[in-house]
Amino acid sequence: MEKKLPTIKEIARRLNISASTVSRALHDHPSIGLRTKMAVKKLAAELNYEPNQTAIFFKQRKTFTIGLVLPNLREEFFSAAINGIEDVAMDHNYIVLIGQSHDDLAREQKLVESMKNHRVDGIIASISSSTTHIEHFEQMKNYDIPVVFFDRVPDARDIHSVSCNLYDSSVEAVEWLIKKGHKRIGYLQGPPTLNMKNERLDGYIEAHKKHKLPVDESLIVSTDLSVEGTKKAFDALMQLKKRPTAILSFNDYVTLDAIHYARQKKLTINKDVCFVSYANVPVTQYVEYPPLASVEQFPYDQGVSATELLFRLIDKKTARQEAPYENIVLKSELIIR
Amino acid sequence: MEKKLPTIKEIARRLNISASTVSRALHDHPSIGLRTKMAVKKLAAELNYEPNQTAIFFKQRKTFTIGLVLPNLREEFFSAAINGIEDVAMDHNYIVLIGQSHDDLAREQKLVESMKNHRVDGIIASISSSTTHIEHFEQMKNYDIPVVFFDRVPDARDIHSVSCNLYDSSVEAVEWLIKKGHKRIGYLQGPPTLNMKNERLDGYIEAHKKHKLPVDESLIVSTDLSVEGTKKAFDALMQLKKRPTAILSFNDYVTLDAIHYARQKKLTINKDVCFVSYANVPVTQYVEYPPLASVEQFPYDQGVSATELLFRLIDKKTARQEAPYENIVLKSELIIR
DNA sequence: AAAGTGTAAGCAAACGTTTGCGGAAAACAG
DNA sequence: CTGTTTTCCGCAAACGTTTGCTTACACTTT
Repeated sequence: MEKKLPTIKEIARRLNISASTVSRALHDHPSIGLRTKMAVKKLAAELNYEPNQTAIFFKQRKTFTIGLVLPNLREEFFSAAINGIEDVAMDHNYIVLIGQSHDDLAREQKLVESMKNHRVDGIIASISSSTTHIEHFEQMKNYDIPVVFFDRVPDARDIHSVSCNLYDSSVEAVEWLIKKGHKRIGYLQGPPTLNMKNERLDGYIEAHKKHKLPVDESLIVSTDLSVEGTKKAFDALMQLKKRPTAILSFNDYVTLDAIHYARQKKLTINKDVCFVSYANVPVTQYVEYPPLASVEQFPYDQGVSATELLFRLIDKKTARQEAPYENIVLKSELIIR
Repeated sequence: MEKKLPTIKEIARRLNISASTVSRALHDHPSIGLRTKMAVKKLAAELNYEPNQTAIFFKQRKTFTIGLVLPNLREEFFSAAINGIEDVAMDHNYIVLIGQSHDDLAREQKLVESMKNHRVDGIIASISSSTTHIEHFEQMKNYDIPVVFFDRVPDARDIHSVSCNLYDSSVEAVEWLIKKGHKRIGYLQGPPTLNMKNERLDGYIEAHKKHKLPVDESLIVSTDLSVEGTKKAFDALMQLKKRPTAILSFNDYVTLDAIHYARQKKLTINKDVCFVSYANVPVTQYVEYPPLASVEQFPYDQGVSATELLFRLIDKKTARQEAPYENIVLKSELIIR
């Protein structure tokens, strides 16, 4: 059990040559003769030599590791995004450190700190809903660790990001409802911190404008994403004199909660009230009354795109080049059931 | 952008003392005088000194990283397990490397290899459904990297594992169905690789024995967990002369697929046929016809337990002690809706 | 014959930190 | 004023790898 793993030094000692020669031989360096190169490779294979990566990490100042900080893994959106991230990382022979903030700023900070200590080569992040500032991410600039935000992107300058164009599909979603005859459409939005660049709302308003419908402020309510919060917000809409007949809702999870609650209140879905939502998560396939439509945000593609961007930044950094801030916006798509 | 991070050497140079003194001062080593200690700490704070972890990892032969290999993150079971794993890891100031095998043996092997190269201090794994051997895990013994399996545990000796007692709750589940009057109960099981120690089936049989019911082999069918596979298996059951009136099903995802399909076939759930399942995943709350009961497997607790076990192994390793193989079995619980 | 060219390999430093050992100075006991 | 202990700190090696520079030799070329 107490095995000493073979090292370059060991190989050198046995072959009576220097460590540098062994290193170069293993790397097929041209200035090593064929005979010695063969001898080295042969012995290395026999001893089952494997380079000590920690030593290499240390020497090269690279760890071939990227950090991933996101709110949670429960939402299928994020677990799908990871697939994209992991696939690209694997292609580059990288591996992924993961951390969930659980929508808690302090925890997010701790995670970023921890990843910095582990000297990750880059970070991909989707911020928590309680993240009011991003100093902890900005700090990473001092350590030359590039950061790419995705999906939940902070409203700040000088950042790299990948996100989805929710404006166009929001317009489309609301227009779709209007065309189906809905005149009063509620908007059940998320917590303020996630509405910084409120594309959903902007799209909602734009669609109303286009169709000369007034925007009634009382139709816009917020949830903190908890079940209770969603219930309250939904109640607020239903207590209105003139109830909405359709609701645009922050995401599928909120929508499922709302629908569940609505049914408890004996409302008939798609008659008394119908829903259009965001995320298009697969679980909605199993429910009896899913949202009528949902905006697909292509989490896998976002993950891929964010990771590719990150690798470009890492490469630029290695080449000591300056990288301009990139903010990639992918398309979304309204999926009608 | 081209900042040199401060090092111990740098501090030593500025203070005209040796690097070893600085190191000891920062670690509150008793043999350092108060004056120098203070001076060191002051300057370290001013320079914003942070130890280079990669150097420490290298020196200490520890990375404060654990690797997590699991089939996927889509299943809420696994994402819940991660929460437990992450929480315990965080308490120990560890961080988690993640990798999904996507039920592919080759990918699982690659992940384990990669984690070994990154010199993780330990590995937690839930094997893929295509994992027919565990050599790649056994290899880790040569590198002194302890491995703890959880939930999907290979049927092998000389391993550490944490899993759930599904036998008792399977007996309970089937008995519950029998008491409700069901005489023909189908069992929709998973792929053979995941049935090595078939606690579910054993419990199913035991319950039948206890109640003097015959076990009809034709009532036992398998799915590869894909939607198609589940449909086929379900069809097999429904084509029987004497159909089952209840089905014990591998897990909630399979069950949801089966129920979805059954409804397409105009069967009335809970009348023509009802389901009892495993996992008790939260999404079942949202569906119209969830399984009547489901066996809660406490993924969070399994994650916690597996991680605690892993840390015990890591500590033992550090103390150069021999650790006996532990196979922890947690309780499961039949949750009736 | 002198200078140049090419090939193959070694030397030593470097990355940042930790730690066993040893030693000088200070404090103390006699 | 010695001899002993205590206090404080430095030296140097070590962890495994990479890399710029140098060296040694043999072979060409003027």
